[in-house]
Amino acid sequence: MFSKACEYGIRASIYIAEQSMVGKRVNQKEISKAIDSPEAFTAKILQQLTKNNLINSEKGPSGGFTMETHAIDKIKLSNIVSAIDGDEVYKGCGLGLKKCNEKKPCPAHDKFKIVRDELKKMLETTTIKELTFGLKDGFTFLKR
Amino acid sequence: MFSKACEYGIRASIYIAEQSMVGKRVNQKEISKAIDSPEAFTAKILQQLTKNNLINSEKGPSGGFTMETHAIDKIKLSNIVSAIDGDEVYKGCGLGLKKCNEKKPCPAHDKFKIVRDELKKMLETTTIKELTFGLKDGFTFLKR
DNA sequence: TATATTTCGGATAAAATTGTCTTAAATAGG
DNA sequence: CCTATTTAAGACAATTTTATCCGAAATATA
Repeated sequence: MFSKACEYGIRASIYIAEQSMVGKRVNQKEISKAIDSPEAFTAKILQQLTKNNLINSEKGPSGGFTMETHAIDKIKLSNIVSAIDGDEVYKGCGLGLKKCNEKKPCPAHDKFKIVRDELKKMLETTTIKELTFGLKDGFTFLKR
Repeated sequence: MFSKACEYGIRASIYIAEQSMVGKRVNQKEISKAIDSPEAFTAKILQQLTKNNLINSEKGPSGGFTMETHAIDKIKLSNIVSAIDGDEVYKGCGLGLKKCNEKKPCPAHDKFKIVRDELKKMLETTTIKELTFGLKDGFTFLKR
């Protein structure tokens, strides 16, 4: 459904948010360890998220990544996904037609529309904050 | 959502089914022209579909591809998708965790479950036959 | 100021996906 | 039987995605 880069990006965002909520800044190494992802590749993705103002980065000793606490319940899954994969996955044609639309639909247009709308709604209403809830109690996981 | 190979595969299947319903066998060139896809690459995908018994192929002059008429309303989108991309897209974890399940879920498990179940249901109930309906009347399209 | 730590940016490499080409095998029809 | 046509199969190439590495820039701290 999503690229690996996007999957890592979402997991990293959730981890950073969770840590920011208890006032902790985390660095690349901690992040890739926490979400079980390749460190250097994850670093690239963190740069993308930073450029898109979804997370903040600071250099130097005690540097690392944070998510602004007031933004944690503003940022939606769709913000992360579109920053990394674009919005094709939840807006594009299921059969890959560039010009597929209501007027000139692909044969599966209506079928996919239902699914895509469900996905779009989910991504656009789910906040990073609510995804952090189960983590500290060990109800949910970011690894394996 | 799906790979290009899979998109081509679905479009090709629909076209072959449509033509088989009026007793016509179609070859690689006609198929790639009808669905606007690279011919040689599409040929590879047709081989996969043939090996998975989703379509039939015959060599020689007047050879080409058909879908058995009694199978056209038996074959589901999920058959095509799983033959080419596997079932990860509608069964796997949205965040890419290999071992994500109800007992040890990712933070977005329940959110994705709704979407994935909708996608799974759609793919497993939609037949190739019903996807051919709008084509001959020009209500739906397989190109562009 | 000097040093150690951390992110940033670019180059590079490996792997997967997408795409092409060529030859072999099958087969219909003359 | 011969030829033309078509799919099958394998090698090869291009592109994209995934992943690594290294030097530069920033910065906290001693």
